Amino acid sequence: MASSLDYDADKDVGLKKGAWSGEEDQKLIAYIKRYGIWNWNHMAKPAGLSRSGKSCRLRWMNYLRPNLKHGNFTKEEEETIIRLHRKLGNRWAAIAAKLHGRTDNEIKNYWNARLKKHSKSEEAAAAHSPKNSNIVAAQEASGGSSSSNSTAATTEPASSEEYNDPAVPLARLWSNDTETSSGNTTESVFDQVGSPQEQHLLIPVSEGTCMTMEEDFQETMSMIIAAEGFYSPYPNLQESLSREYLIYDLWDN
DNA sequence: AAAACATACAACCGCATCACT
DNA sequence: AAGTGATGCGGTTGTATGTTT
Repeated sequence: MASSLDYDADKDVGLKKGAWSGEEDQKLIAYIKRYGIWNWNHMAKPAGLSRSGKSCRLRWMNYLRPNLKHGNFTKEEEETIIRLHRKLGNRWAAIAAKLHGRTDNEIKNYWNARLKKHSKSEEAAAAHSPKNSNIVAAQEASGGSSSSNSTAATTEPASSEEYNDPAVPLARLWSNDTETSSGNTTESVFDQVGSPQEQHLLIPVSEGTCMTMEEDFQETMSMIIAAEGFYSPYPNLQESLSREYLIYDLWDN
C-alpha cells in the first residue's frame, strides 16, 4: 500500500519537485510559525506551496526546523557517530536523536561519504588485516591520533564556532519560539481555537469574524511581501530569510 | 581554460509502523 | 480485527560545487 504521503508521486503530477526555493522555504516556515504542524498533506495548499506533504515534511525536518546545526561535524560528533553506529548500525534516526541539532539524513550522508572513501583504502588494508571492518576503518580514520590524515575526513571537523556560525540565522528565526524538542511549535492559533479540522479551516481574526486559514495566510503574506529589508544568512536564502524576520515581527507584535 | 572526475548534500522513493475508526 | 490515513525511516538518486588533469 502506498502511504498517504506517497500519493503525490502517483497522482499529483502538478506538484513541484526538486530543490526548494527561498520563497518556498519562507512560506513553509511562516505557515508553521503561524499555524503549527497539524497535517502535512493538508498544509501545503493553504501555505501556498505546490508541494506534496511529504516534501514539505522532509524540507522542514531536514533543513528548516529550528535549532538545526548546519556545517561540518565536530570531532566530538564524529566520534559519537562512529560509536553509535557500531552499536546501532544504520539506525540513523536513533543516532540523530543522540546528536542534538543533526538530522538522520545528514548523518547518513556523512557516514556514507566516509564509507565510500574508506571502502577503497580498506580494500587495500584488508590485504594486511582481513578482519578490518568499515566501522573500524572509519574509526581509525577519524580517530584522535594527530595523524588523522584520513581520506574520510576531507570535510575536516570544524571547531564548535565554525559549525555554529551557519546555523545562527535559522536559530535566530526561532529564538523566541516555544517549541517541543522535536521542533514542532507548540503554540499556535489552534491552542485557542481548536484544530483546523475542528474549525473547518476557519480561524478567528477579530471579534465575531473568521476567515479561512488560506485567506488569512495570503493576507499576511501580502503584507510581508510588500516589506523591505534584508538579512543574509545564507546566500541562496537571502531574501526569504530576511522576509522571515519581518514575518515574525508582524506576528509577534 | 575546459573537460573529466570526485564529493557533499538535498531531495525523492518505497516501505514499515503507528494511530485512529 | 481490519482498513485507512499519517508519519517516520533508510536506501538511493540527482545535482551543484569543488578539484584534478
